[in-house]
Amino acid sequence: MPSEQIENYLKNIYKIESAEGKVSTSSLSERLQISPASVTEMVKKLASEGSLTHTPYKGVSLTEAGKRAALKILRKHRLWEMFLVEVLHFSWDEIHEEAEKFEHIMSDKMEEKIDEVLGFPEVDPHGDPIPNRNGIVKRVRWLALANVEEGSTVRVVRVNDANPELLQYASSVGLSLNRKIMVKQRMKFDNSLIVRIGSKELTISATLAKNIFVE
Amino acid sequence: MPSEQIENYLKNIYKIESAEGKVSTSSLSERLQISPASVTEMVKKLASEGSLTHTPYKGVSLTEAGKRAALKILRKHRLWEMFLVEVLHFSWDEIHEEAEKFEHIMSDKMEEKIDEVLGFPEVDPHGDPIPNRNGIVKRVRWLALANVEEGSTVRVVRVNDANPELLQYASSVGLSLNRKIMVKQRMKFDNSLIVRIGSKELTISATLAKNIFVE
DNA sequence: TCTATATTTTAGGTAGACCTAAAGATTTGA
DNA sequence: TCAAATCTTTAGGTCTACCTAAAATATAGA
Repeated sequence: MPSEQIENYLKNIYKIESAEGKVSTSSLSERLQISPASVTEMVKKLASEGSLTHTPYKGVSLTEAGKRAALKILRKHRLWEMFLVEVLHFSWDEIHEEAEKFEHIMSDKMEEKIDEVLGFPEVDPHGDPIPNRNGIVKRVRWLALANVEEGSTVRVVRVNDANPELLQYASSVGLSLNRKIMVKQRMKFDNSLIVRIGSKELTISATLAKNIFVE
Repeated sequence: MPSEQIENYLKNIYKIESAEGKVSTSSLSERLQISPASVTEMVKKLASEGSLTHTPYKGVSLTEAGKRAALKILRKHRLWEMFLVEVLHFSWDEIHEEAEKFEHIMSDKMEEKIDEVLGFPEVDPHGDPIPNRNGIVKRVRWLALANVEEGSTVRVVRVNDANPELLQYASSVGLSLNRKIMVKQRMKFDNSLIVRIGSKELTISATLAKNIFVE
């Protein structure tokens, strides 16, 4: 039975691996806010348990078993986020932190019950895909709003959930899932965008635009 | 911020205090399945933190602060049990264990949300009272079915949740909350009872009858 | 009352996950 | 290409909550 911390390591290794390909001690240390020395130690332990392979000074890579465990946690996290929004009426920006704790104590039975109550959702409230019970994730290639061409109309399919303030701001200006956005103009000097959402027109900073994904 | 284990100590001290008056090291050790030596150690720590008073070789007693913390956990536990039954459709005998874990990570905000979704319930699915947000518990004097007089008709108001098998059996013979029971006869030789529930007649062992409470 | 039994505490030790400081690799750029 | 900067690992320690064995205290019954 993996400890709560071990689950966090595996989940974050999976996320870094997906996003950046290579997982270094320092990137894990940074993300988990744990000293590099402690990360090295834990990584050795996880390697000895067969959850990952570790080449000293090079980095780590999840084994099949490690990946399966990581996806299990990710599934629980995202199902629980969905549940918090749909059933308990939490707002978009409050759910990540709650789910961080809950993902570790949710039994498989509860995972199934929640999945059922929610009608087997495929994405969480931020648009991130929910792995199915066999650990299969629908890999989607999102397009960052920052890279959309002037003049096109797109639909929001995901908002990066790393920052609650960003989420709060996004929803306050109407940038919620499935919203249609028309990109009017990109300002050359700072890459901010002028967009139309519904009947309103507003400016979106380059930073925000990098965290909004569309189709 | 009290650790998960500290919360368990406080909760169980509260329960033993309510049921037996005096809380000894051995009763706590027994209930928590932790060695007496470890319990002594933890008790000293809790005393130094002001959650309880401890007289060596005599026993412990919660302070106001300790009692408040214990009731908070009890409230979360029972609200969550109710939620598991009402919203996630868990059965009677499955919920205690799930709630044991959840009580510790439930935020105050979630406590409020759940209370609301459930319509501010006063008792949990086993009939135990849910402390209100100020830590007030409705003290009820239950009557054990074992002590009911022959010939009387009573209503089930609580079933002891300590044993999942007992709960499972109780619900299988129709002994759920608010059920009417007519006590026909008490057998002298083993104190078992012959009762009528609805249209069925059955025998209830003395042990079971001690764990069913009626009005 | 006083000894045997039971309960509680003290002493000394373990395991997990963390830390800082220092040493050992690797990478980078002048 | 090689020294400086950066990244990673090793060494040695801490803290929490647990354990067993042994010592201290309390209680019960002859």
